[in-house]
Amino acid sequence: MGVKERRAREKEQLRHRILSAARELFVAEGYESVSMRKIADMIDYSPTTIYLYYKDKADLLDSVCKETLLNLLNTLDRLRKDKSDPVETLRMSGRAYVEFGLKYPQDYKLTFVVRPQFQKGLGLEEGSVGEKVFNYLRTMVSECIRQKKFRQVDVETTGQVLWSAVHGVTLLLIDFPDFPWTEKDKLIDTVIHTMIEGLKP
Amino acid sequence: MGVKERRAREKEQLRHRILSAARELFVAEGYESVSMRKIADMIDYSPTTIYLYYKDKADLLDSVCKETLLNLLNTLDRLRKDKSDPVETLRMSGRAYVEFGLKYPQDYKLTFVVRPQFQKGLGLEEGSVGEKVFNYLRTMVSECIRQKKFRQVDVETTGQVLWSAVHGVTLLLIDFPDFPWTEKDKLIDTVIHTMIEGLKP
DNA sequence: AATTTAACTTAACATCGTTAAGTATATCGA
DNA sequence: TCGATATACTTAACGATGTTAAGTTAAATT
Repeated sequence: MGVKERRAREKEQLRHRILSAARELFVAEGYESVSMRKIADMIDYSPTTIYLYYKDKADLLDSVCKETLLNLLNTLDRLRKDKSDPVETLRMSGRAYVEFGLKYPQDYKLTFVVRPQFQKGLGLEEGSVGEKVFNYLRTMVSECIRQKKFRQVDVETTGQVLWSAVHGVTLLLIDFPDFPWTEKDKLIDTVIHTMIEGLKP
Repeated sequence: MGVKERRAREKEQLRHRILSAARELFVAEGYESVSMRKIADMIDYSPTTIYLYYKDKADLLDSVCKETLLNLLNTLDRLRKDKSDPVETLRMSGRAYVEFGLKYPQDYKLTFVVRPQFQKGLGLEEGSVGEKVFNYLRTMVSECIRQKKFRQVDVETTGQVLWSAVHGVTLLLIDFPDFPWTEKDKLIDTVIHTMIEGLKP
């Protein structure tokens, strides 16, 4: 039954081609400005073919964002190696998070701003990639507390506080590129540094 | 020349009626979902009449956001009275900022997320309402440093850091309402508290 | 009373997301 | 190998979108 498998593989390939085209256009022109027809044109299929592979435009967005979260998770995971100084790891992870957002600003906004507007679900459900990203943050905070580098704070709340800070600075830098920010790296470092100082004993 | 004045007043009234309808619909259904036809229907005019008062849909959004920034500025200004403890004033202002965003979540997103996507200008130019809001933050930080409540930090950077934190937590609470946040008030307070602790000598 | 100006509307354009119906091509049972 | 079935894709259409150009009507001015 090699035929069936080949067909399945071909279907999967087309599915992926559609997704790649969608991402490329979403990133280049923004979710709203991209039409199903543009995506279809890009891969030389009729617009309706897309609906055989994805439920609707929001479903495409969903899949694009899932990929983005996977990329973010991989980026962060690469930093987890060194366990010696959890505070330093946390600091580097915060930087990596913001830099990821600034490196792929459109992907970041699609995932953390646009998607929630169009899709009720969080993308942070149990078992989801989003949850794994937040779990990553939880374990880092726990380690900081366990090693008495932080005072005895609530892990859950602290994780959310840190997320707020990095999310905030990332979005501000993306959304207001012309604002007279102090030097970008200094701003990012200060955000993270101030938070960490505020958590020390 | 009472006639001319009356006509001018009537024009101004209609302009305001259009803006009110736009805001009501934007807030209720989101910028993207609102059509010029819907706005026109609401005030019993033809869709094209709107274009006699506003350049286009983005111009309507612009005006709505300007109003929002004015409301935010007024809300904050009411807290500035008590100068005795600048740190406490800063804390209360931070709370007020986040609560403003949560009280009018759609207005907040329109101003700080949607608008930057559609309008190149920041709404934070010199002399703008947005700049006044940020100036408010600057003076509070300055006062904290002057009274040695904060260590010798850069006013500009510190203002931006604080804005990042409150902006971040506001947007996360709005965009991911189903996320298992720790109690909302506790989260907001902890964000602000952690920042302030991190700025103390 | 004739003409200009102001306020507003009608009609149209190109484009959008999405669905229903249709068409070819390949696979399968006989 | 032939006819039936299933798969993969397309064509055509619907109602809606932002926006513009060309009217229309009524008031103000001369």
